[in-house]
Amino acid sequence: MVAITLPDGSVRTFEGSPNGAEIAQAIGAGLAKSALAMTLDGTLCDLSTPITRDAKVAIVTAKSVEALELMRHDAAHVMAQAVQELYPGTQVTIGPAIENGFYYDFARDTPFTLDDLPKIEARMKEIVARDLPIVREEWPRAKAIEHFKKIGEFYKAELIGAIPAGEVVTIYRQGDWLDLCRGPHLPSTGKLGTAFKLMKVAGAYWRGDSKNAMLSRIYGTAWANEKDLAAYLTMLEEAEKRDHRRLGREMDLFHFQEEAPGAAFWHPKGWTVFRTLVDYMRRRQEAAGYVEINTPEVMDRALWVTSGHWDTFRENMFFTQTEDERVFAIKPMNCPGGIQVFKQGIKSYRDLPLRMAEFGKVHRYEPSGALHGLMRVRAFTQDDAHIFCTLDEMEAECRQVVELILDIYKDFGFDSVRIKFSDRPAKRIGDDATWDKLEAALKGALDHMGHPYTLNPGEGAFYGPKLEFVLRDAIGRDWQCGTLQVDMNLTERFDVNYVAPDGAKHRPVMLHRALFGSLERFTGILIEHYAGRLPAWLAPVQAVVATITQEGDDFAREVETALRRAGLRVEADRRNEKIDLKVREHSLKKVPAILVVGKREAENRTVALRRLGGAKQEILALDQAIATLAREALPPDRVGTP
RNA sequence: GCCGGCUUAGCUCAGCAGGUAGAGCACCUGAUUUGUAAUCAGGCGGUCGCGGGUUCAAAUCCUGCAGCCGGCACCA
Repeated sequence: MVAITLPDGSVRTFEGSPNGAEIAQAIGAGLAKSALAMTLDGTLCDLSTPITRDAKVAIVTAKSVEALELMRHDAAHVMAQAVQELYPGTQVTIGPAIENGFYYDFARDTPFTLDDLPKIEARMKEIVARDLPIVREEWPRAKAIEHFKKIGEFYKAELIGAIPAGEVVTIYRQGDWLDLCRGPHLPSTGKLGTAFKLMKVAGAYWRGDSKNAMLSRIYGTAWANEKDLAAYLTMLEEAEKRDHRRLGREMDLFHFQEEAPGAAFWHPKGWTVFRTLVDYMRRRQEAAGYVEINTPEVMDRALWVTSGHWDTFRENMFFTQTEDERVFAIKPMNCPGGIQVFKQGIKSYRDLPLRMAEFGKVHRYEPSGALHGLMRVRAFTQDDAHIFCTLDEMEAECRQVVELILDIYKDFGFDSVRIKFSDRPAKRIGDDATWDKLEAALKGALDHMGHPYTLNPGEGAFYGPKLEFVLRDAIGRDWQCGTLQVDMNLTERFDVNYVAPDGAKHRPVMLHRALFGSLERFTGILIEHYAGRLPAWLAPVQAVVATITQEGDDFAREVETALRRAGLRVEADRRNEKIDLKVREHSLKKVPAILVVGKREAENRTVALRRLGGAKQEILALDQAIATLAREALPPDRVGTP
């Protein structure tokens, strides 16, 4: 006899050891039919799990939050079964549920192609229609290994071998197909429904290690119902429309071409956005007590041998050799250059903290497969800075950096920022006492601000702990942009020092920090975040003056000039075209404001202001329109200033 | 770098049982002077990514390379 406490607090008693299906049945036939799994004292498990002691039980149905992950996991299994029915000899490996769907990695001589997907999907639907009961079995480890080896599933056998001793090996059977799995699962394949779709094929290394064999992965998406599936597919289409590569072309911002893989050609409009960002950051940094420097892009190899980059990252660096056979490296980082500036002359503790910013363009020979529009390039500009300070000053400096980063992100509408703290890795330099101090200072800065952060144990750089700043964009994607790192490697290698009050030379603490990270990438993120509709202060063209007929031309010139004098980036469209066409074209270019000027406006010295995305117009006196637009075009750090 | 796919006019794409290229938009010209997301007509425009091969004949088949796209691995 066990007492089962249900979510509403009621308690029911059962003879023997009931399972979830029986409990659901006892509550009601409807629930029994829609039951997919249960939570047993908060842990998700199969409906068929017998309950041998008093417990809290909640029946999971398609409406439950837990259901989706369960269904996606089942979808992976059903796909694996479909694949093995259609392509005998294919080995199954791992197939988990993931965000929005699932995947399964298969081992196969000929990898799957897109053309295989419709067939597999059709077979999956067949398996769902068969409504095969999904049955959990516990197998002795040796038997399981033997079985999978016998049927040629060597990856599975390896997986079983890796299950810690003492843990139960569970097998899930659906029809005559079975798979090693921890579970839990739906009671039958029919419960999966048909709201799934196979999306793409991809290569993936066994166990995520590039030294291993490459498997053939199939990705799918799965939802509780057709409506959610359709909504997801629509969302993907919308996301595609805000792809910065597409918008970059449509808005004439930049391009890439074969001769310079991973390096952007910035067009006038795109460069305007880029420059506006740099100008903004420069003002913010000056206000925060930074000085700005600039260092050479091409420097002798020797410098990079000293810095350690030659040993560690040589393969990812660009080199150039001159007539005299001297080898230079194109800088992949700004820090060695910055250090050379610091090292000019003798620095006193009175010079510290010294905050040296550099908008440095760096080149890294990234693996070809990693390149992705502006998001991952081989040539990019960092909003870099190196802060040299004493150990005592460090915490305050870190805090100032964190405050600056968060404040700056807010200006772009990124209110949700996560901070990751990475502490000492196993392989590191420096003694533990120093690590203690550096980690404590970083942590202390965060704690004093009360900003939450997550811990990334052992993920710090070998030369020091670091913070990473992850922002979330308008459609919920996370981007890691800013970093703050403590470095006790380069200061040592380059023998950086300052004279302390005691008259002796001491090693300063060196902080590396970047807020946007890569200007190129940040621009790409902003384009996608705003779906191309950049706020007025960033928009490459802030206003277009469009005429209806020639009768508006003279006044349009006057409006254009006045707007330009007010500091706005403005274009005039006096073409002999219909206003519909002009509105359409400038709207597609995401110009935030269109000022229509016709005969009426010219006579009254007004403009008809139309906002991007809006269908309404506002008739304003010219002066009023200028004042309004000029105010709206102020960078966020200038709002409220005269 | 690895796996798969793709590469035809400025853009989006069609053409592929092999017979030396086509549409829409853009662009140019002309007409139209127009009131808030495409006015009409005409015209221009392509070494079919690059190299090699098969063939009487290759955009189409085979092959090498490059770039791009989707993943994986990588990201100082």
